[in-house]
Amino acid sequence: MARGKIQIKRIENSTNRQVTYSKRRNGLFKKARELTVLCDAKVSLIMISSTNKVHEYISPSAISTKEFFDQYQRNSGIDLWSSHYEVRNLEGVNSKLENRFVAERDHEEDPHYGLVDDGGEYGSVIQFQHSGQDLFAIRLQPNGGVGGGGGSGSDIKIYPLLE
Amino acid sequence: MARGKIQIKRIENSTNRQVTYSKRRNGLFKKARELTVLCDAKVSLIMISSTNKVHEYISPSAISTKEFFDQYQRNSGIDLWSSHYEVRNLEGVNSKLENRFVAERDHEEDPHYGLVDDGGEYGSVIQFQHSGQDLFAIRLQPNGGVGGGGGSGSDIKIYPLLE
DNA sequence: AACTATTTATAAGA
DNA sequence: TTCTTATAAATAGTT
Repeated sequence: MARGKIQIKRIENSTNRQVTYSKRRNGLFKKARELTVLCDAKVSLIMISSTNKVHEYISPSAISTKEFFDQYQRNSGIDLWSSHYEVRNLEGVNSKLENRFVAERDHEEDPHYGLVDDGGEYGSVIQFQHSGQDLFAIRLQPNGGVGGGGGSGSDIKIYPLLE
Repeated sequence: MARGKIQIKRIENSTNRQVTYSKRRNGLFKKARELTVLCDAKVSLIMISSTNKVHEYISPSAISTKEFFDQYQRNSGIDLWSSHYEVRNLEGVNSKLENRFVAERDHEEDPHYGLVDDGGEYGSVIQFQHSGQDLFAIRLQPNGGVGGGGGSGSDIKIYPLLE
Protein backbone atom coordinates (compact mmCIF):
# COMPACT_ATOMS: atom_id res chain seq x y z
CA MET A 1 0.00 0.00 0.00
CA ALA A 2 2.60 2.44 -0.71
CA ARG A 3 5.40 2.34 -3.18
CA GLY A 4 3.44 -0.23 -5.03
CA LYS A 5 0.45 -2.43 -4.55
CA ILE A 6 1.09 -5.82 -3.05
CA GLN A 7 -0.72 -9.10 -3.31
CA ILE A 8 -2.09 -10.46 -0.08
CA LYS A 9 -0.07 -13.62 0.08
CA ARG A 10 2.68 -14.91 2.32
CA ILE A 11 5.85 -12.82 2.12
CA GLU A 12 8.51 -15.36 1.32
CA ASN A 13 11.53 -13.27 2.32
CA SER A 14 11.92 -13.77 6.03
CA THR A 15 13.36 -10.34 6.75
CA ASN A 16 10.68 -8.54 4.80
CA ARG A 17 8.05 -10.66 6.46
CA GLN A 18 9.25 -9.66 9.91
CA VAL A 19 9.48 -6.01 9.01
CA THR A 20 5.98 -6.03 7.61
CA TYR A 21 4.75 -7.92 10.63
CA SER A 22 6.16 -5.29 12.92
CA LYS A 23 4.70 -2.40 10.98
CA ARG A 24 1.27 -3.86 10.51
CA ARG A 25 1.08 -5.18 14.03
CA ASN A 26 1.51 -1.63 15.27
CA GLY A 27 -1.05 -0.45 12.78
CA LEU A 28 -3.52 -3.00 14.03
CA PHE A 29 -2.89 -2.06 17.64
CA LYS A 30 -3.52 1.55 16.86
CA LYS A 31 -6.75 0.79 15.05
CA ALA A 32 -7.89 -1.40 17.90
CA ARG A 33 -7.25 1.38 20.41
CA GLU A 34 -9.06 3.90 18.27
CA LEU A 35 -12.06 1.64 17.92
CA THR A 36 -12.13 1.15 21.65
CA VAL A 37 -12.17 4.87 22.35
CA LEU A 38 -14.32 6.11 19.50
CA CYS A 39 -17.02 3.49 19.79
CA ASP A 40 -16.88 2.62 23.47
CA ALA A 41 -16.16 -0.98 22.55
CA LYS A 42 -14.09 -3.69 24.14
CA VAL A 43 -11.42 -5.31 22.08
CA SER A 44 -9.11 -8.23 22.52
CA LEU A 45 -6.39 -8.58 19.92
CA ILE A 46 -3.80 -11.30 20.19
CA MET A 47 -1.18 -11.99 17.57
CA ILE A 48 1.21 -14.90 17.43
CA SER A 49 4.02 -14.37 14.95
CA SER A 50 5.48 -17.08 12.79
CA THR A 51 8.32 -17.20 15.34
CA ASN A 52 5.77 -17.79 18.10
CA LYS A 53 6.10 -14.42 19.72
CA VAL A 54 2.89 -13.25 21.35
CA HIS A 55 1.64 -9.68 21.26
CA GLU A 56 -1.62 -8.71 22.83
CA TYR A 57 -3.90 -5.75 23.21
CA ILE A 58 -6.80 -5.63 25.61
CA SER A 59 -8.97 -2.55 25.78
CA PRO A 60 -8.80 -0.84 29.17
CA SER A 61 -12.43 -1.36 30.11
CA ALA A 62 -11.85 -5.08 29.94
CA ILE A 63 -9.33 -4.85 32.81
CA SER A 64 -7.82 -8.22 31.97
CA THR A 65 -7.81 -10.93 29.37
CA LYS A 66 -9.64 -13.14 31.78
CA GLU A 67 -12.38 -10.61 32.42
CA PHE A 68 -12.70 -9.92 28.73
CA PHE A 69 -13.31 -13.56 28.00
CA ASP A 70 -15.77 -13.80 30.79
CA GLN A 71 -17.81 -11.18 28.98
CA TYR A 72 -17.09 -12.82 25.66
CA GLN A 73 -18.53 -16.04 26.97
CA ARG A 74 -21.55 -14.36 28.48
CA ASN A 75 -22.39 -12.38 25.38
CA SER A 76 -21.52 -14.97 22.80
CA GLY A 77 -23.12 -17.87 24.57
CA ILE A 78 -19.91 -19.74 23.83
CA ASP A 79 -18.42 -21.59 26.73
CA LEU A 80 -14.85 -21.80 25.59
CA TRP A 81 -13.34 -23.90 28.24
CA SER A 82 -15.27 -25.47 30.92
CA SER A 83 -18.28 -26.17 33.01
CA HIS A 84 -19.77 -23.43 35.12
CA TYR A 85 -18.24 -24.99 38.15
CA GLU A 86 -14.77 -24.78 36.71
CA VAL A 87 -15.26 -21.20 35.51
CA ARG A 88 -16.32 -20.13 38.96
CA ASN A 89 -13.40 -21.94 40.42
CA LEU A 90 -10.99 -20.11 38.16
CA GLU A 91 -12.34 -16.67 38.85
CA GLY A 92 -10.63 -16.82 42.19
CA VAL A 93 -7.32 -17.47 40.52
CA ASN A 94 -7.75 -14.52 38.23
CA SER A 95 -8.86 -12.02 40.82
CA LYS A 96 -5.68 -12.82 42.64
CA LEU A 97 -3.69 -11.83 39.57
CA GLU A 98 -5.75 -8.70 39.11
CA ASN A 99 -5.34 -7.68 42.71
CA ARG A 100 -1.65 -8.12 42.46
CA PHE A 101 -1.61 -5.94 39.37
CA VAL A 102 -3.51 -3.14 41.04
CA ALA A 103 -1.29 -3.37 44.06
CA GLU A 104 1.86 -3.20 42.02
CA ARG A 105 0.61 -0.19 40.14
CA ASP A 106 0.55 1.86 43.26
CA HIS A 107 4.20 1.10 43.84
CA GLU A 108 5.46 2.17 40.47
CA GLU A 109 7.48 5.32 40.14
CA ASP A 110 6.16 6.01 36.69
CA PRO A 111 2.39 6.07 36.97
CA HIS A 112 2.05 5.20 33.33
CA TYR A 113 3.28 1.68 33.78
CA GLY A 114 2.49 -1.08 36.17
CA LEU A 115 4.46 -4.24 36.51
CA VAL A 116 3.07 -7.57 37.44
CA ASP A 117 5.17 -10.31 38.80
CA ASP A 118 3.09 -13.41 39.00
CA GLY A 119 5.27 -14.91 41.66
CA GLY A 120 6.18 -17.78 39.39
CA GLU A 121 2.81 -19.38 39.67
CA TYR A 122 1.63 -18.81 36.14
CA GLY A 123 4.85 -18.44 34.23
CA SER A 124 6.68 -15.25 33.44
CA VAL A 125 4.18 -12.50 32.88
CA ILE A 126 4.71 -8.82 32.48
CA GLN A 127 1.91 -6.37 31.98
CA PHE A 128 2.10 -2.70 31.22
CA GLN A 129 -0.56 -0.18 31.79
CA HIS A 130 -0.38 3.13 30.07
CA SER A 131 -2.11 6.15 31.52
CA GLY A 132 -4.80 3.89 32.84
CA GLN A 133 -6.02 3.63 29.29
CA ASP A 134 -4.66 0.50 27.70
CA LEU A 135 -3.36 -2.77 28.90
CA PHE A 136 -0.73 -4.87 27.25
CA ALA A 137 0.44 -8.28 28.22
CA ILE A 138 3.77 -9.00 26.72
CA ARG A 139 5.53 -12.25 26.97
CA LEU A 140 8.78 -13.47 28.26
CA GLN A 141 9.62 -16.67 26.48
CA PRO A 142 8.67 -19.36 28.95
CA ASN A 143 11.53 -21.70 29.65
CA GLY A 144 9.54 -24.80 29.01
CA GLY A 145 7.62 -23.37 26.08
CA VAL A 146 7.37 -24.13 22.43
CA GLY A 147 10.84 -24.02 20.98
CA GLY A 148 13.07 -21.01 21.39
CA GLY A 149 11.32 -19.09 18.69
CA GLY A 150 12.75 -15.60 18.85
CA GLY A 151 16.43 -15.66 18.33
CA SER A 152 18.11 -12.29 18.70
CA GLY A 153 16.74 -9.39 20.68
CA SER A 154 14.63 -9.10 23.76
CA ASP A 155 11.33 -10.83 24.09
CA ILE A 156 9.87 -7.83 25.83
CA LYS A 157 8.11 -5.40 23.57
CA ILE A 158 6.56 -2.16 24.63
CA TYR A 159 4.29 -0.31 22.30
CA PRO A 160 3.62 3.39 22.40
CA LEU A 161 -0.03 4.06 22.96
CA LEU A 162 -0.28 7.72 22.11
CA GLU A 163 -0.74 9.34 18.74
CA MET B 1 -9.76 10.10 8.46
CA ALA B 2 -11.40 11.45 5.56
CA ARG B 3 -13.63 14.45 5.11
CA GLY B 4 -11.94 15.90 8.11
CA LYS B 5 -9.62 14.86 10.85
CA ILE B 6 -11.25 13.55 13.97
CA GLN B 7 -10.17 13.44 17.56
CA ILE B 8 -9.82 10.00 19.07
CA LYS B 9 -12.46 10.29 21.74
CA ARG B 10 -15.81 8.71 22.31
CA ILE B 11 -18.35 9.58 19.62
CA GLU B 12 -21.26 10.93 21.58
CA ASN B 13 -23.91 10.62 18.88
CA SER B 14 -25.17 7.07 19.11
CA THR B 15 -25.95 6.67 15.44
CA ASN B 16 -22.61 8.00 14.34
CA ARG B 17 -20.92 5.81 16.88
CA GLN B 18 -22.58 2.71 15.50
CA VAL B 19 -21.81 3.61 11.92
CA THR B 20 -18.19 4.22 12.75
CA TYR B 21 -18.06 0.99 14.72
CA SER B 22 -19.35 -0.94 11.77
CA LYS B 23 -16.93 0.63 9.33
CA ARG B 24 -13.87 0.36 11.50
CA ARG B 25 -14.72 -3.12 12.66
CA ASN B 26 -14.62 -4.23 9.06
CA GLY B 27 -11.39 -2.37 8.54
CA LEU B 28 -9.85 -4.11 11.50
CA PHE B 29 -11.01 -7.51 10.29
CA LYS B 30 -9.47 -6.87 6.92
CA LYS B 31 -6.16 -5.80 8.43
CA ALA B 32 -6.15 -8.83 10.68
CA ARG B 33 -6.69 -11.14 7.74
CA GLU B 34 -3.98 -9.46 5.74
CA LEU B 35 -1.50 -9.75 8.59
CA THR B 36 -2.36 -13.40 8.92
CA VAL B 37 -1.65 -14.11 5.29
CA LEU B 38 1.27 -11.79 4.64
CA CYS B 39 3.21 -12.65 7.76
CA ASP B 40 2.13 -16.19 8.42
CA ALA B 41 0.83 -15.13 11.83
CA LYS B 42 -2.05 -16.25 13.95
CA VAL B 43 -4.54 -13.66 15.06
CA SER B 44 -7.47 -13.60 17.40
CA LEU B 45 -9.58 -10.47 17.28
CA ILE B 46 -12.69 -10.16 19.38
CA MET B 47 -14.78 -7.04 19.64
CA ILE B 48 -17.66 -6.38 21.97
CA SER B 49 -19.70 -3.36 20.99
CA SER B 50 -21.22 -0.93 23.42
CA THR B 51 -24.48 -2.81 22.83
CA ASN B 52 -22.76 -6.06 23.81
CA LYS B 53 -22.69 -7.56 20.37
CA VAL B 54 -19.74 -9.86 19.81
CA HIS B 55 -17.76 -10.03 16.60
CA GLU B 56 -14.79 -12.27 16.27
CA TYR B 57 -12.05 -13.14 13.86
CA ILE B 58 -9.76 -16.11 14.23
CA SER B 59 -7.06 -16.74 11.68
CA PRO B 60 -7.58 -20.00 9.81
CA SER B 61 -4.45 -21.71 11.03
CA ALA B 62 -5.73 -21.43 14.55
CA ILE B 63 -8.68 -23.70 13.66
CA SER B 64 -10.68 -22.54 16.67
CA THR B 65 -10.71 -19.99 19.43
CA LYS B 66 -9.96 -22.74 21.87
CA GLU B 67 -6.95 -23.97 19.98
CA PHE B 68 -5.71 -20.43 19.51
CA PHE B 69 -5.75 -19.85 23.23
CA ASP B 70 -4.04 -23.12 23.85
CA GLN B 71 -1.17 -21.79 21.80
CA TYR B 72 -1.50 -18.38 23.40
CA GLN B 73 -1.07 -19.96 26.78
CA ARG B 74 1.85 -22.10 25.70
CA ASN B 75 3.73 -19.24 24.06
CA SER B 76 2.91 -16.52 26.53
CA GLY B 77 3.45 -18.59 29.61
CA ILE B 78 0.14 -17.19 30.80
CA ASP B 79 -2.27 -19.69 32.17
CA LEU B 80 -5.50 -17.82 31.67
CA TRP B 81 -7.93 -20.06 33.35
CA SER B 82 -6.92 -23.09 35.16
CA SER B 83 -4.58 -25.75 36.33
CA HIS B 84 -3.01 -28.06 33.81
CA TYR B 85 -5.39 -30.72 34.86
CA GLU B 86 -8.39 -28.62 34.01
CA VAL B 87 -6.96 -27.50 30.69
CA ARG B 88 -6.34 -31.05 29.67
CA ASN B 89 -9.79 -31.98 30.77
CA LEU B 90 -11.34 -29.31 28.56
CA GLU B 91 -9.48 -30.19 25.44
CA GLY B 92 -11.76 -33.13 25.09
CA VAL B 93 -14.76 -30.86 25.13
CA ASN B 94 -13.34 -28.67 22.42
CA SER B 95 -12.25 -31.40 20.08
CA LYS B 96 -15.83 -32.59 20.15
CA LEU B 97 -16.95 -29.20 18.89
CA GLU B 98 -14.23 -29.11 16.27
CA ASN B 99 -15.09 -32.56 15.04
CA ARG B 100 -18.69 -31.59 14.68
CA PHE B 101 -17.67 -28.55 12.70
CA VAL B 102 -15.58 -30.55 10.26
CA ALA B 103 -18.34 -33.06 9.89
CA GLU B 104 -20.94 -30.42 9.13
CA ARG B 105 -18.74 -28.82 6.54
CA ASP B 106 -18.90 -31.90 4.41
CA HIS B 107 -22.66 -31.71 4.35
CA GLU B 108 -22.95 -28.15 3.19
CA GLU B 109 -24.10 -27.38 -0.30
CA ASP B 110 -21.95 -24.29 -0.49
CA PRO B 111 -18.43 -25.40 0.25
CA HIS B 112 -17.53 -21.91 1.35
CA TYR B 113 -19.57 -22.08 4.49
CA GLY B 114 -19.93 -24.59 7.24
CA LEU B 115 -22.55 -24.50 9.93
CA VAL B 116 -22.09 -25.72 13.43
CA ASP B 117 -24.95 -26.62 15.64
CA ASP B 118 -23.65 -27.23 19.07
CA GLY B 119 -26.60 -29.35 19.99
CA GLY B 120 -27.58 -26.94 22.70
CA GLU B 121 -24.73 -27.93 24.94
CA TYR B 122 -22.78 -24.70 24.79
CA GLY B 123 -25.42 -22.17 23.86
CA SER B 124 -26.31 -21.02 20.42
CA VAL B 125 -23.23 -21.02 18.28
CA ILE B 126 -22.85 -20.55 14.60
CA GLN B 127 -19.57 -20.65 12.80
CA PHE B 128 -18.83 -19.88 9.20
CA GLN B 129 -15.85 -20.96 7.27
CA HIS B 130 -14.95 -19.22 4.09
CA SER B 131 -12.93 -20.95 1.42
CA GLY B 132 -11.07 -22.77 4.12
CA GLN B 133 -9.27 -19.55 4.82
CA ASP B 134 -10.90 -17.76 7.68
CA LEU B 135 -13.09 -18.72 10.54
CA PHE B 136 -15.69 -16.57 12.14
CA ALA B 137 -17.74 -17.29 15.19
CA ILE B 138 -20.78 -15.11 15.20
CA ARG B 139 -23.21 -14.94 17.99
CA LEU B 140 -26.86 -15.53 18.47
CA GLN B 141 -27.95 -13.63 21.51
CA PRO B 142 -28.13 -16.26 24.23
CA ASN B 143 -31.49 -16.43 25.91
CA GLY B 144 -30.12 -16.10 29.36
CA GLY B 145 -27.47 -13.59 28.40
CA VAL B 146 -26.64 -10.06 29.38
CA GLY B 147 -29.65 -7.91 28.58
CA GLY B 148 -31.12 -7.76 25.12
CA GLY B 149 -28.46 -5.43 23.85
CA GLY B 150 -29.01 -5.10 20.15
CA GLY B 151 -32.49 -3.97 19.42
CA SER B 152 -33.47 -4.06 15.77
CA GLY B 153 -31.90 -6.28 13.18
CA SER B 154 -30.47 -9.74 13.21
CA ASP B 155 -27.78 -10.77 15.60
CA ILE B 156 -26.10 -12.79 12.91
CA LYS B 157 -23.43 -10.96 11.01
CA ILE B 158 -21.47 -12.36 8.12
CA TYR B 159 -18.39 -10.60 6.91
CA PRO B 160 -17.00 -10.85 3.43
CA LEU B 161 -13.52 -12.23 3.48
CA LEU B 162 -12.33 -11.51 -0.02
CA GLU B 163 -10.85 -8.32 -1.37
C1' DA C 1 15.01 3.57 11.82
C1' DA C 2 13.66 7.35 8.46
C1' DC C 3 11.71 8.76 4.26
C1' DT C 4 7.81 9.39 0.62
C1' DA C 5 5.17 7.90 -3.21
C1' DT C 6 1.16 5.48 -3.27
C1' DT C 7 -2.40 2.75 -1.77
C1' DT C 8 -6.02 2.33 1.72
C1' DA C 9 -9.15 3.56 5.08
C1' DT C 10 -12.68 6.36 6.24
C1' DA C 11 -15.59 10.91 7.83
C1' DA C 12 -19.11 13.33 6.00
C1' DG C 13 -22.54 13.79 3.08
C1' DA C 14 -26.00 12.04 -0.24
C1' DT D 1 -28.25 1.31 5.19
C1' DT D 2 -25.25 1.60 1.06
C1' DC D 3 -22.62 4.62 -2.12
C1' DT D 4 -19.57 8.49 -3.05
C1' DT D 5 -15.47 11.13 -2.58
C1' DA D 6 -12.36 14.34 -0.50
C1' DT D 7 -8.89 13.64 2.87
C1' DA D 8 -6.37 11.55 6.50
C1' DA D 9 -3.65 7.43 7.51
C1' DA D 10 -1.13 3.44 6.66
C1' DT D 11 2.51 1.38 4.58
C1' DA D 12 5.88 -0.87 0.57
C1' DG D 13 9.94 -0.11 -1.13
C1' DT D 14 13.98 2.55 -0.57
C1' DT D 15 17.79 4.93 1.85
